[in-house]
Amino acid sequence: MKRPPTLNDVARVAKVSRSLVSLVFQDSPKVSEEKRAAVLKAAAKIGYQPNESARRLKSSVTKTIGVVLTDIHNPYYGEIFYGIENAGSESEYKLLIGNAGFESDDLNQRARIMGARQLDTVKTVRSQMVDGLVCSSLRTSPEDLFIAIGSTPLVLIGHSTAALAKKYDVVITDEQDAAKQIIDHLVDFGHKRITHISGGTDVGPAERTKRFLAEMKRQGLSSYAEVIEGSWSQEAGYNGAEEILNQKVLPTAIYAANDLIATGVLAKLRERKIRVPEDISVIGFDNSTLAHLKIADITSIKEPLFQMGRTGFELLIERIDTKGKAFTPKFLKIKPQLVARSSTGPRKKGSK
Amino acid sequence: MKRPPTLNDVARVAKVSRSLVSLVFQDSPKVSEEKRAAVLKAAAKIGYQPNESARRLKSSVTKTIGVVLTDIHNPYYGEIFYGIENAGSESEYKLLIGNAGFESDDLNQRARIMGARQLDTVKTVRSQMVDGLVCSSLRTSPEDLFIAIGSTPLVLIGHSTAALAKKYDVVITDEQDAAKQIIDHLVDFGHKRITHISGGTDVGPAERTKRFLAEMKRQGLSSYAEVIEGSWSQEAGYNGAEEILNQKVLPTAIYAANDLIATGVLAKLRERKIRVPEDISVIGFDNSTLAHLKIADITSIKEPLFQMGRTGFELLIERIDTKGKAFTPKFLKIKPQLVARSSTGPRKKGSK
DNA sequence: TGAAGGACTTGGAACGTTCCAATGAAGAAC
DNA sequence: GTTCTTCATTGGAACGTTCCAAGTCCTTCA
Repeated sequence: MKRPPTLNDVARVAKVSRSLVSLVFQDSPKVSEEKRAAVLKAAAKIGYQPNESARRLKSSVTKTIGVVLTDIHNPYYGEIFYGIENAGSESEYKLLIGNAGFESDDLNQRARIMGARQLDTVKTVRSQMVDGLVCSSLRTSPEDLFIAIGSTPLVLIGHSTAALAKKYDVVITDEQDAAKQIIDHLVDFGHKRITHISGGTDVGPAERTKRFLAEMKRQGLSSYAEVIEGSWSQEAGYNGAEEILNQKVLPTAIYAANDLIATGVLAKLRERKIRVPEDISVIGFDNSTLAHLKIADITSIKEPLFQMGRTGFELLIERIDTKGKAFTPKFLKIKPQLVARSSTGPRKKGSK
Repeated sequence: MKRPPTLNDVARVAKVSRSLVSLVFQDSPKVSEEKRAAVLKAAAKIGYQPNESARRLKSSVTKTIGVVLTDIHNPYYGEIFYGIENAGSESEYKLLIGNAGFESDDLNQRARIMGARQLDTVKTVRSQMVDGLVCSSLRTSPEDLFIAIGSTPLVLIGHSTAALAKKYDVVITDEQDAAKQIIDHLVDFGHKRITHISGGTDVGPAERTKRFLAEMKRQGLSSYAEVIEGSWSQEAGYNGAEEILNQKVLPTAIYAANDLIATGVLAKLRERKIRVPEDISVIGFDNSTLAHLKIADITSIKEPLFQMGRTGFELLIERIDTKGKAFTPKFLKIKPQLVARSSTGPRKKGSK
């Protein structure tokens, strides 16, 4: 029932002034060892905890970074957060997490609702007096964001639009390089006829498909490239593979837009007794837990999510330290990494 | 560069008093429609956002619940949080998330370091003036926690000790019921000789092993029960299965302490061309994404994590509403659910 | 002996809210 | 016409910090 102890209570117990106690908790060097010890002892005795709200209110600098995540539930954002937290724990900054909600499988709903919820979350987090914000995969309209964010420094991770990239720093995966690594890997194994099962028509997956086609073209393999539209599900892989197997001329490699789709492909191929990688090579994307499994063991692309989180955090600190000065927003593409496993191998002899 | 607008700024623009603006933002019924509209218009015009820190500082009730998670990165806690958020979004409460860090694979480290980090996180979150706390899988010492938590209401989810359960409400999975469902499921299929590959000797997995043995005893199958010590990894399953296959008399069913271990078991069985479930049935625990995969399709136990999150939140609200009154802490066990898939089936004819 | 300086320490004024008590105006009751 | 009641509105005092300017006490040095 009784309210938590305050600086004044500690001061009274330690028989010093409130200001001195404050200095102790700020690790100020101008406090004598003797008094410092007395204060800490008194604080421990009555169980004092600094009131963060009061501290925030008073200081214009709060040494706190707000992190707005789209969906904590999703390991993708979890990994980005891991990177942010990793960089954060090495700095003097604390992190305040805001979760915008949970992504629906319905893509339309996702785009519409998430935008509004993300904006809400951004406002909420900012109202806690943070020094800056890191946001992942924002889908809000730029105008709304500009108003909500005011002059608080902001870094965007994993998704962006031209309008946003003009005002804020952006860190994203280098999708072109990912496509290049995938096609190079397959071409090195002698593959030419490659079919891509996409993740759908939303911005993200469409970009991935586009890069696949661009890269095939660069390799002079346009006529061998094929795309089957899917979604982020194992069913898409299962059904896509079915469709592929009903064709007259089979591809020698299947590039699934993510690992989950790839497991669906594997399930269908196994069902039809088609060997992987002897008959058909399969490649995924994300390098998720699924790709690691001994029963799947899928060659995959590791998005540099951890690195993106770290980089985003560092960029933000830089922006905070130089706040007020003019700057040109950075647009950083981080290169992913191909992890080769047993689902890819040399093209089958005799195939076209 | 200019500081964000405050209540005073809005008041000046709307030509009313600061107090009135405050009332408008508290949705007070005693403000005339006319003034309310004027205030909202002025606020929108200058882009006013309430300062949450100041609000927290002043009011003793903050309508905010702190959530301390052990590892956001981990889907297990993610699902619990999903439940908390789901209940939270239906209430008037906001959520403040604190992440204690990331679980190490090294179990010793996990236990030692996590306790300290969790305690830190609890302190941090509490210092933000929350009305109550929900914590998952706390491993701190009870004494430390008592001091850190003061009189703030607290609910524990997923893990607890006797000392904690005496003072705080606890919500956990009903492990005994889980074991019962697993053994019943296998016994219904005619199995008797069942080997359990454990998750190690830590409190959680040890409990699971204990329940397995207790349940086998209840069914009068003690002499058929066997335990192989493992860890939370697919290697444990892979190696455990190897060990099993080298025995003279094979079990007809393997109960892996979680799905990841089960996938390791599947990998080894496939390698040895042993059919699942025709030759040996395999059952997992967690009902994770892995169990869902078509290439794994493991019968598994779905922990009621979502429900536990919801229940925890509701319990906490109850505790907050009746704060100050004496109460007997509740200890709720939520029943899990067995999800049958193709990895379990009738005992092989002719086997013992 | 006294002034100057350094090392600590202190009181008071914010920070942006909420909430209480007080204000004034307008209508109701006498 | 006076007093009472009701209601929207207001000013002022917190809430627990930080930070500045000002203080105290010692030591040092002329």
